[in-house]
Amino acid sequence: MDAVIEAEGQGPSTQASHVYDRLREDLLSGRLAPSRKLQMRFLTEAYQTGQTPLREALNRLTADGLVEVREQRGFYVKDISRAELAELTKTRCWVEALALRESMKAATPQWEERLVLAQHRLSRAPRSLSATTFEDNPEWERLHRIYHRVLIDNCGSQSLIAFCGQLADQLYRYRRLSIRKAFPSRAVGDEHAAIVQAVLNADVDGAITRLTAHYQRTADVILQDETIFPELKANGGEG
Amino acid sequence: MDAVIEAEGQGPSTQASHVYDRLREDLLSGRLAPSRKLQMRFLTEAYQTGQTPLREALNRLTADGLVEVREQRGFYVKDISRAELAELTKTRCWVEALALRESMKAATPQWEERLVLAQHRLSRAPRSLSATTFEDNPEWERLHRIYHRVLIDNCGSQSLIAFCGQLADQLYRYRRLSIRKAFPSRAVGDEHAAIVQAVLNADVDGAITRLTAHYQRTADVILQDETIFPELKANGGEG
DNA sequence: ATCAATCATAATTTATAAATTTTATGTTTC
DNA sequence: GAAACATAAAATTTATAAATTATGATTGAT
Repeated sequence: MDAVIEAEGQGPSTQASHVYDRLREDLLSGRLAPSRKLQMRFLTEAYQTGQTPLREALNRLTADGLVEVREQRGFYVKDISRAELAELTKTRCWVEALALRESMKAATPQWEERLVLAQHRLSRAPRSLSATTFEDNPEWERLHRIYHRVLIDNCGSQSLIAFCGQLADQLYRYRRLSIRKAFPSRAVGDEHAAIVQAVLNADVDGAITRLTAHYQRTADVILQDETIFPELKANGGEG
Repeated sequence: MDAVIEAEGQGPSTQASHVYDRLREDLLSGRLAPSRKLQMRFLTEAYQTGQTPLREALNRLTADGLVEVREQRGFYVKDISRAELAELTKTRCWVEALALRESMKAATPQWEERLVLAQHRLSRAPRSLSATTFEDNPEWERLHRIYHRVLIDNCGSQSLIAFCGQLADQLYRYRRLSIRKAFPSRAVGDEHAAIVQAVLNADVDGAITRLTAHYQRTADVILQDETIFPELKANGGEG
């Protein structure tokens, strides 16, 4: 009942699963930079493992949209672009609106309680580890992830939930890449609370509006971050 | 401009891609039966290739939802169930309704022409190779796939299109597994034409209603097929 | 003399074969 | 009859070999 996210299946006892987790973390954090080539020799030395488990992990990560594979030419960290960020955000808004609507249609007291709990825990975790400069707090990120997961959890479709998870991961990477800027100016905590309030009020349209606005605002901040997007033309961001 | 589906990327020149295609076909056709164990020794002999390309193919197929992997216990053909069929269908209706709506919002003459053409070609292909008994026509299946792809093609989200493709594949397998029954009784051609007509009339709700009814009818036929679902209780199929 | 094309070399990805580790099975013992 | 051990089967991993692509130099032409 506690591990809301980790409940995917078996405990990872193979080396492939282990290196998958490590690679995933390094991709999401940006330690492995976008469009970087992932050479086998480098990977085997850096992660101290053989080619087979690495290949397995890289293939799974390709399915997750974090790695790109070119035939006979090796693996690459998926590149980023304003256009992709915009498209992913648009898609997430569409799909999570759908999932949230269905979750609310099927609402139960148990689900509402899980949601209230997830939001409460998130609100108690500090956004940044440091008070002066922004320093990413892994625990906040974990609770944030769970919160958004619970929101759509009740929709009744495992495949839809999984798809939302993929989109969340891909967008999370953008957020991490852009996170140095101190944007705790936004009161994201209030936004999370307002969404839950709308859900509890059975206000479907209100909940969806707040949720999609939440995602759109996050994307807008990142889209303006000139440090992660090299080319800076004065267009709307649609490539 | 011709290959609407195949436009995924590079030509498959590796053995891994080749065996992926062959495995995929055998999974979709049912030659590899649901829940069957996929032993390495059997696979290497049957497909005349090594373990590395096979592992790579199996991992990709796992992401496609056609294969299941259990840690330290090998690969299995994904099992089928009434519950999963119902859930996949439900999800496909939701997501394709969304994609169709957005496609129609962004409609262009070029897209409408592609749609008309796809429907026309489909209407000209014979549903069955034999006139008396039902015999699956691969060309019809190919054109059918393209038709449904074009319908949602214009939504402006690659990831959403890819997700729809995954759902389509998984449901296609159910259809193939159940296809022996002669159900050309249904006038699916008329259904396809009616959807296109609604699209051309800019009748969003009408198009969506027809499309989802189309999918639901297909699922209902398969759900009643006792030959592929062993347990037959007199419940609705949820569980 | 400069540029393009071709050939040879080096680096890297992909595939095969062998070894290791883990799980499943059947027998024996308590 | 249940638990523990030994054996067998199978998945996972490492190590080695083959095929492909990238790189750089040399040759020929403009």
